[in-house]
Amino acid sequence: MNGGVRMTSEARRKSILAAAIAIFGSRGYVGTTTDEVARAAGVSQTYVVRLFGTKEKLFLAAHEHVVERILEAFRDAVHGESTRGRSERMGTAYIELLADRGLHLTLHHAFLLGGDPVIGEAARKQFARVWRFLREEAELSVEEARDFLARGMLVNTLVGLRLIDDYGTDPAVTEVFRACFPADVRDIAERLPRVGDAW
Amino acid sequence: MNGGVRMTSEARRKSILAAAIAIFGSRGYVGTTTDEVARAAGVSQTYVVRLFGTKEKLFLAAHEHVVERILEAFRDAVHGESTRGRSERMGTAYIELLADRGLHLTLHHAFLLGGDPVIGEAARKQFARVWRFLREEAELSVEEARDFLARGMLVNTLVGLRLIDDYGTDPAVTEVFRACFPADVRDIAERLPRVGDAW
DNA sequence: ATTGCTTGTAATCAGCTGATGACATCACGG
DNA sequence: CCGTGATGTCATCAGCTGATTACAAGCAAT
Repeated sequence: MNGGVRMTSEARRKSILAAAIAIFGSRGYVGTTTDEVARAAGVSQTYVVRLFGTKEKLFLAAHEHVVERILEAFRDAVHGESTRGRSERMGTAYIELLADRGLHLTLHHAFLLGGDPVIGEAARKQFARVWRFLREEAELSVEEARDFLARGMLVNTLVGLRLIDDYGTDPAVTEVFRACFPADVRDIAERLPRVGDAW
Repeated sequence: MNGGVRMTSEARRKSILAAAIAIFGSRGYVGTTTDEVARAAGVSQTYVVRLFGTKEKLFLAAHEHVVERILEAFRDAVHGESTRGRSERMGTAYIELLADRGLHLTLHHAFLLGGDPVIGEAARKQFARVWRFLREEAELSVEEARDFLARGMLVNTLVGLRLIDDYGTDPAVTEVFRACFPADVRDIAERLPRVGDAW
């Protein structure tokens, strides 16, 4: 180790996972190198591979962690409240999760990996799990669940495009942005990853 | 050349572009090799690079082609008709475009490349162009345009996930699928790319 | 302090991939 | 029939990347 501290492998796994989510979200599965994740986490490339086995397993772990975190936030949002307004509260919770760098985009990258025999299988399972949550736990109707998901996918798209860069400059972009983000969380949204960001 | 025919470079460009869209859609920008595109188009890897300059320029050409085609389909869908029902007609047109292998997913991959200095810039420009089309030419309200786009992103997600594989098996997946695809185009949707597909 | 387990790195490598440059083949006008 | 431009391939290569192996260093208990 260099200047780093010695950790339990469990703590190290967590810190590597956080780095992996940030970078997978930015560069995608194929575009991410285990070395970049390692440097972001302050360990050697070989150690990342050792702790997680393969890059594929690292991605699967990151992906699962992301879904857990999102469902957890959704649960908090609908907890104990009346049925009305659940979509809106979950929507706000979803936007607030943007503070977790790479969360939404790691998920979204997984959505495009359906053709991968291993990751695709996992991604479909997790997607179905989210749908069941919306229908059963959040008690949304089919149409509500569909529209909620759709809105989420659009948010992911805007984030992935780094469209915030043109917010305030291009009128069309400003309009989309205002239409997709509730006014009370716009300040959070404005602290989104930008083009010039390291990741 | 091997068993292939000699073409004008213009015709060759078109056939390479079609192959590129199919494969970029399946594997993404980073995950696609120029060699795979070349073999799908029946030419050598070096010729693909020669005709388009770089892999990046090939992707940009594919991406632009995709957007042109989609806007063209949207234009046909709204052409001369009353304002009412335009979203639905464009939605149907969008689903029918699924017959063009890789079209939607090449677009969607570009949405996740916002961090790329070259491709991201182009992707944002094209996205803004689509939004302006929806607002100005298709004359949708801000909310209609947003909801239309959102639905499109959800469709892209289902396609990218190859979720059709679980249609009819997993009740949750069957439900999502029915909620997102109009009944009259479901047969088209059911001929979507599957997990086992070559691309 | 010696043993043994955990945390971690350095060295290395085989395979892949985009790109370059030299060369081959075809069509066609004069 | 010959020259010239266009269409295309083959050989090659440098750079990157995930993974393996060997090795080092710290901690804990006997």
